[in-house]
Amino acid sequence: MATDTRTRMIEATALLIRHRGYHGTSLNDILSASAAPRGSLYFHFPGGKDQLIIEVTRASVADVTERLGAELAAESNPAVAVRRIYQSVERMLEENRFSLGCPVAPVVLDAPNDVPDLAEICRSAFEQWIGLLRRAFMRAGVAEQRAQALALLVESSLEGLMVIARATLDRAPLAAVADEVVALVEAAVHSGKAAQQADGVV
Amino acid sequence: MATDTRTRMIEATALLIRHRGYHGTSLNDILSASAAPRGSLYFHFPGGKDQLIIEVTRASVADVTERLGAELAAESNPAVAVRRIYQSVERMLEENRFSLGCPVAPVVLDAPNDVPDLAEICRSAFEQWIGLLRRAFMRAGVAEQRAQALALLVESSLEGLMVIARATLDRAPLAAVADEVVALVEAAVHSGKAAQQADGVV
DNA sequence: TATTATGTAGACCGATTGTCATATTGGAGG
DNA sequence: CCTCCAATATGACAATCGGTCTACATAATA
Repeated sequence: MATDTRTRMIEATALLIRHRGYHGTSLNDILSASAAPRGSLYFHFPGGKDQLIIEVTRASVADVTERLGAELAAESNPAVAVRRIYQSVERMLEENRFSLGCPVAPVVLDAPNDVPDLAEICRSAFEQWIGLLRRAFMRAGVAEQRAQALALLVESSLEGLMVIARATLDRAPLAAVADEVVALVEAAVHSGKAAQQADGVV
Repeated sequence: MATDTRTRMIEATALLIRHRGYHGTSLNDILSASAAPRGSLYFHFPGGKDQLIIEVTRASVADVTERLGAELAAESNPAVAVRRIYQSVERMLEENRFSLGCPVAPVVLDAPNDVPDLAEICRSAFEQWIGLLRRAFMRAGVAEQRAQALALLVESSLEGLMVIARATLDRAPLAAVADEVVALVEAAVHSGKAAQQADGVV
């Protein structure tokens, strides 16, 4: 846990949000989890709970974006990278015994709709993640529209699987879906490469 | 809206839960939405908020299960049925301007973990829905394991898409993913039929 | 009229959020 | 070493909200 209060608050809140959602985590929860007194919260986050959640969600999204980007950049075959991504979600759920999920989903489903900044962060999070996946598929020769569809399939299935796995306390679904999706991506990359060659693109 | 108080409360709560989650909907919200006085809630639901949510979730799940089963039973080609299912989710989101989602997801992400009945309802909901899909695929000749994987893919992507669509206020993702998934199911049905013929099953 | 089933009203109390006056800390300058 | 100042920490406090419960009202029935 970080030494300075502000960081500690953000880290604790990030976990709580992923665990219990926006309304499910009270300031008292946050304060006791970050071992901080009440007043400190309003010193560091004068905007109150909303500002805190906004900063937390921004940080969580940036973290996921960075890790997702790194996985996709480290591997030229996007099918391999996609498999790793499913596996890392599986590991994450295992490690916390299905008690944590995506940082964005709870905010989308649960947060008050009168905080435009939060809505924008969530919108842009999905756009970024889907964009990273799409571009990775395109780099491997998949046409843009197909790449977008596959990116959406990967992202939506992961998002859904985190909910399903948490409800069923079972990680088998992740592996099963991963197999299907990885095979599909593989096939798309192959036929994309073939099409490029036929067009003389290479 | 139903005339009797109890039903009105259940219907109003179902919408509120799908809109704002468990902790996001207060008794005051429920009472004003169902135009009912405070005390009536504890007459109809002596167990308080938890009992109400349990009954609401049970009813919502049963409703989805019934509609999903009907769609899958009405069509012998499961690929066609799956397309219809994606389209009906698309229509649903359109109709409420992306303000409502799945009745189960918010409960999974947001409800207190000390209500075993609720957890069980959510677990069994996903099991039922995935089971319906799996059996529809198997009836069309897909092997059990493959059918299960496809069922999980459909269910998880739908669940994820409802979150993504709500965040991005865009229904295009639903159509794009539907195309991919429907094609995959179609292919699985074809190769399943071929395998059955090769094995002399038909 | 007495009794029971159904529905209503609002008091109650703990939880939650946001505010504030005051304490403490850690340096920069003398 | 001391002084002072800015940054940070602290927990008591008020206002509101949330969920629960008890006492009361009405309607149907015997």
